[in-house]
Amino acid sequence: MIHCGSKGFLSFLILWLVRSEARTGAEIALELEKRRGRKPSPGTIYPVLKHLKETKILNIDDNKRYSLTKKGHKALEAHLDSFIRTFYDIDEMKSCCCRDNSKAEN
Amino acid sequence: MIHCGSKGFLSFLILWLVRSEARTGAEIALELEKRRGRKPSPGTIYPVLKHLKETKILNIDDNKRYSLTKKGHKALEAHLDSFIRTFYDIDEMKSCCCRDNSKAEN
DNA sequence: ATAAAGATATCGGAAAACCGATATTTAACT
DNA sequence: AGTTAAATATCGGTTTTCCGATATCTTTAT
Repeated sequence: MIHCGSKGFLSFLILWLVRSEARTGAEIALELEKRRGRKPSPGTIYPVLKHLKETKILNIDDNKRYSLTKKGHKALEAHLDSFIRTFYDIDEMKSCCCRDNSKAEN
Repeated sequence: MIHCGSKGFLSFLILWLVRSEARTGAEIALELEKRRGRKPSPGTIYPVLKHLKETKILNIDDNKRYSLTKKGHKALEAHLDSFIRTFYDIDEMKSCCCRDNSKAEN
């Protein structure tokens, strides 16, 4: 019943999305739909936003646009660090993507 | 109690890791530790491997080394596709990583 | 001011991910 | 062969993630 820690990929993506410009929940949901193919349900995204707000990682302004706090910047950085380290060979992933249907056993 | 669909990032990473060369569970766990900072517990990794084996995504040979089946190749490709689409601006992430401690509100 | 529509928020619950502890199997060494 | 150590596997249970349904708040238009 407790929704979303600060570790998940959804939180990470949200942090990344509001980094450059403040966005509303609806705008974030829309951008997520673009990237992942389908829009997260309200029951998914708003609890996450709430949690990030309560933990002072996100700021919400008068227009209900979320942006990073100072703590949020640090959190994003930490996430980026570990993300990049985990997927350090993502370039190889990219080039391998959309290719390769030749050899296969089994 | 049912462990790990084929959607999670752990499965995805495993598929990626055994793509180029067959690996044992221990080898996979070790590589995951390198990337993510800490080693997944046996109770985490083996059920995933089991599931991937049962669903014919992974092959296990006589030396207990896992490798991709034909179906596994397809699954990996699908994952790569959606992963790359979701993180299409990862280059920006990389360059932004490890920087920026100047301006911050709140 | 009221109605309709859209955005935001909350709730309960279901499914997934993960772990620690505990077997069991396998390998290595004497 | 017997002993130890490591790898593999299984089990139960906790936490996290996510969703659908519902409610509230805003905005816009009439």
